[in-house]
Amino acid sequence: MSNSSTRRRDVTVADVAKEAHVSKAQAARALGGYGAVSDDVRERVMAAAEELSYRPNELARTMNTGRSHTIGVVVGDIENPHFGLAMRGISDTAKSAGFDVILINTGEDITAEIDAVRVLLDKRVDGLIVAPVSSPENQHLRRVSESGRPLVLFDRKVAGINVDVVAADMTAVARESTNYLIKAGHKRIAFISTLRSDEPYRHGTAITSSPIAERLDGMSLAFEEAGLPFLEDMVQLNAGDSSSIARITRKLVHGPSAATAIVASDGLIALGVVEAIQEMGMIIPRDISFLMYDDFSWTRLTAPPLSVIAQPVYDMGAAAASLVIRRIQHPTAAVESPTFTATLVKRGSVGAATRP
Amino acid sequence: MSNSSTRRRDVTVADVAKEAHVSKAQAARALGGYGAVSDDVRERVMAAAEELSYRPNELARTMNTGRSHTIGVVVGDIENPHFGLAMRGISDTAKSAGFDVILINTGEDITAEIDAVRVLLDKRVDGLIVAPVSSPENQHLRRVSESGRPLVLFDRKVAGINVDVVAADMTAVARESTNYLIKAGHKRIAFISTLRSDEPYRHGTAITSSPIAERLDGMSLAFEEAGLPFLEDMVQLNAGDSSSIARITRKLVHGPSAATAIVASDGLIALGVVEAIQEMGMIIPRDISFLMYDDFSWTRLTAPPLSVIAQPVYDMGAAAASLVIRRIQHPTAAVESPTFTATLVKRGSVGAATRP
DNA sequence: GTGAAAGCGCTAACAA
DNA sequence: TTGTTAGCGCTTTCAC
Repeated sequence: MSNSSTRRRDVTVADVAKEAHVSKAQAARALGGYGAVSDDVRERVMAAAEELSYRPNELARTMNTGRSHTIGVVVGDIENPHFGLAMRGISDTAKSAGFDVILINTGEDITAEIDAVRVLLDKRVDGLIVAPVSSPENQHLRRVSESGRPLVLFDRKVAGINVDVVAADMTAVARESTNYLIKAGHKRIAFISTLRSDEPYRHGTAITSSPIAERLDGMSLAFEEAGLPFLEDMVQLNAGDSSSIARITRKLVHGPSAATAIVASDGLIALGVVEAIQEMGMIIPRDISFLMYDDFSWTRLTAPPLSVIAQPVYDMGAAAASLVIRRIQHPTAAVESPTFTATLVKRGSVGAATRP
Repeated sequence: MSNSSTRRRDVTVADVAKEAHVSKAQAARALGGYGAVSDDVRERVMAAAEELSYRPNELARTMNTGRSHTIGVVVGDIENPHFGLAMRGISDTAKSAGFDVILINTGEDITAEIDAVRVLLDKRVDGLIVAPVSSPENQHLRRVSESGRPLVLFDRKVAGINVDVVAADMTAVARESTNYLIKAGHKRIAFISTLRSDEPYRHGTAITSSPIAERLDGMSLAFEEAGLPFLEDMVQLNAGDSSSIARITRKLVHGPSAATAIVASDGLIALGVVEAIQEMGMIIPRDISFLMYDDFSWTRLTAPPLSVIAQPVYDMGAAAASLVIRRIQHPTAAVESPTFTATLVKRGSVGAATRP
């Protein structure tokens, strides 16, 4: 009852030790739950701690042990519900394993990502989950491995760096869904992605983003099987903001060799594409068919509801977390990363091709 | 060139000092950019640091100075684009002021929120921004103030705790939009909120969530001005998950005293309400009018596009960040919190009331 | 089972 | 301007 409210200096082990009439070491052992402590001492220490409302200084603890019981997460765009859901999976799993989670958002900016990784490393997180921006830059990720802390990549593989990756295989579903479009009579199927690239897409262009590469591989495969040519100019990159998305969409639907179906590489692009289509007064799927990656809730609200490619995002987040946690707890043990498959959800946005 | 790759122990000031042939203190001063250091020494130290690729241990630094140059953010639901956008505002502002931002997501769970605040406090963030779950529990928030670190509340006021709040005033816009609905002939205007409550809404029920209270106040005001009764049973709380949203919506549109307009208290509820309306085969705004809080992108995609109440969320995030930063840097100075106003965006989802 | 004392990597008094 | 010496709050030898 001495001083509870506006005390400036924090209560330390030394204070508790004094109050309990034991040595600092014993108090620390009782408080930290390690070493050998007699019941009598433990009780007195705990009582004193309660009395003084002692709170351990986690920073000091981390400095000594090197462990923070925290896992750091770096994502590109937290506004994207895809990552939001993944975060839930991560948080839930981490929490039940006794780990805290702290998140840094990078706005899909590689510089920010580098900073974020540095900050998290500086804060001595025990492990990292990173959904990397697609960029040749990967020094910062390599630095994580060098620091001896486990790293799990989310959504994207990164070339030249050997760590666990949690990502759904996109090749199979891309092939399946392209097939689905081809069967509906589509030959000119456009694919729009945010992926930055200085030059237009050509066959054999090295795609730095693994999920995009897989999507294109799958498409290519389907075209091949159908004996159709895979038209390079139907692949549109650099759809970074809404104005470029609108521009690309308008360009794709005009002219004699206009696309009869559009595939949006993610939910954000989809938003822009659908809006542009509607603004031009075109009706889905009467005038043009549409398919998108990401199964967001709003896709069921449009008329017609949109066909999508869904990933088990929550589970993938959970898997990433348990992967990184297992690596933290057993640095040497072999752990196998689970595989995830995306699925095609047919709703109403794909119809028969209107033109040949 | 001695050992760069798999070094276990980190390089410390002591190592740098030795390499540069100066005292530990001088090395630390040069590295930390404080105190007085001669050019000669600084250069030698910097060179040595570079050579050994020294990275300061931020934890040790924080332990001594008490400052971490980090601000902590706690939000209820990061999947909600509302918070995603706010986060961008916070991050951008913080970054340009030299602060890092770490985020913890609580899933709208008060226990998780309490934990999150504790974790962030334990990590010695310099200040906190919290979008609090609506709950009578507020001890943890009070504890922040007691710790001497600035706290800014986002979106919701919390009773009995005197800190800065960044939130748009909802009363005026609620009044304006209710007025708009009344002018269109609506008398039975339903309002659906996630707010948990053990009993149905009654006039004078104490609403623990300030933004919801404001919305209801605004509605009530508009009804009063129009000389119409504010019907209590049109206010539906506990719309926590999609099944209860659907149930509530179905209930509201049936019977002789069915609602002719529905107002959704946030974008997540809106999703459920619109879906339920569509499933029942009703057409907006022919059969029922609809208005929602939160101006999400997908609201422009439905047929018709939805009328919404928009808040300047990015700016509010930015304001929260600069507020907390100013308090960190000038703990005593008087700072005024900016005010924000929400606006009614009329699109196509409100029509004339079909029934009296 | 207990306690004294030596760290962790850094900043900050205090002298010189 | 420099170096010496204490800390910060905790964990961890190492004796007893």
